[in-house]
Amino acid sequence: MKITIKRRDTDVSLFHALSDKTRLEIMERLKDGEQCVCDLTDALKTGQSRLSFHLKVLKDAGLITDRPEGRWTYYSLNREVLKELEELVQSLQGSRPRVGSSSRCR
Amino acid sequence: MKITIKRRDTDVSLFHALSDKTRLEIMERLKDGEQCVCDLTDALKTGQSRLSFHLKVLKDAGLITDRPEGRWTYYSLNREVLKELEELVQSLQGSRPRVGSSSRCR
DNA sequence: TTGACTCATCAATAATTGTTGTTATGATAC
DNA sequence: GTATCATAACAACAATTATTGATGAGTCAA
Repeated sequence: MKITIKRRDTDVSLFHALSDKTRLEIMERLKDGEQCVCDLTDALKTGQSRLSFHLKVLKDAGLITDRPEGRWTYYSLNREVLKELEELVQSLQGSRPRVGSSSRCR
Repeated sequence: MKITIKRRDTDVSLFHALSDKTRLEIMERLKDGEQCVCDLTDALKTGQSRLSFHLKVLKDAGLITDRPEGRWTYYSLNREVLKELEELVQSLQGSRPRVGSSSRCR
């Protein structure tokens, strides 16, 4: 029971993290490989503070990981979590449509 | 260009529709087959108006479809859109990780 | 060591958006 | 008329986001 509820919270946070144009764009840019914050700041033409906020949302959801190196911090996709998300979406499709099994109202 | 932007709006609306506990629960319940609003109202213990609101969000995103029949309206999953969503998540994983190809900052 | 640079974080304010509850109305079907 | 449901309007509230600016930790090079 509790696990189900917990899992749903995680699910919500995953979907929520991706329900933003800026964050989706970050994800798109990370598809080609890791990027440092400065790259993203340039590309997205946004303030450092704002970008940092969105990166944190994605990171908290587990969708990306950071790798500090020297002065810079490199971000990259967390493909494991993306895989989990893919499975989650698959599970939403249901295994057996069960056509016509709907409860009839009367 | 425009297509890309448009597509991203759709993506955002898909993720947004699923970034809510109530709506995720609706999706879960529809996995087993279509349900009418009255069933969902009972199951989710919520007001009719509020449920209708969430159903609309899901429907506008294309994730579910409605089938009015007589007095009742039956909702069911739109597996095509869920398939699209699955592909979208797949595309977020990127095709080629390109390890080490990150732009070096200096 | 000093200064510049990168970045996370926080603060505060404002604006926007999302959620909930309630009530009401209207369309449609029985 | 009654039941189902969509929709709208409204208020209250919560959450999110933008913006700007400040701070501080860590890094690097001169």
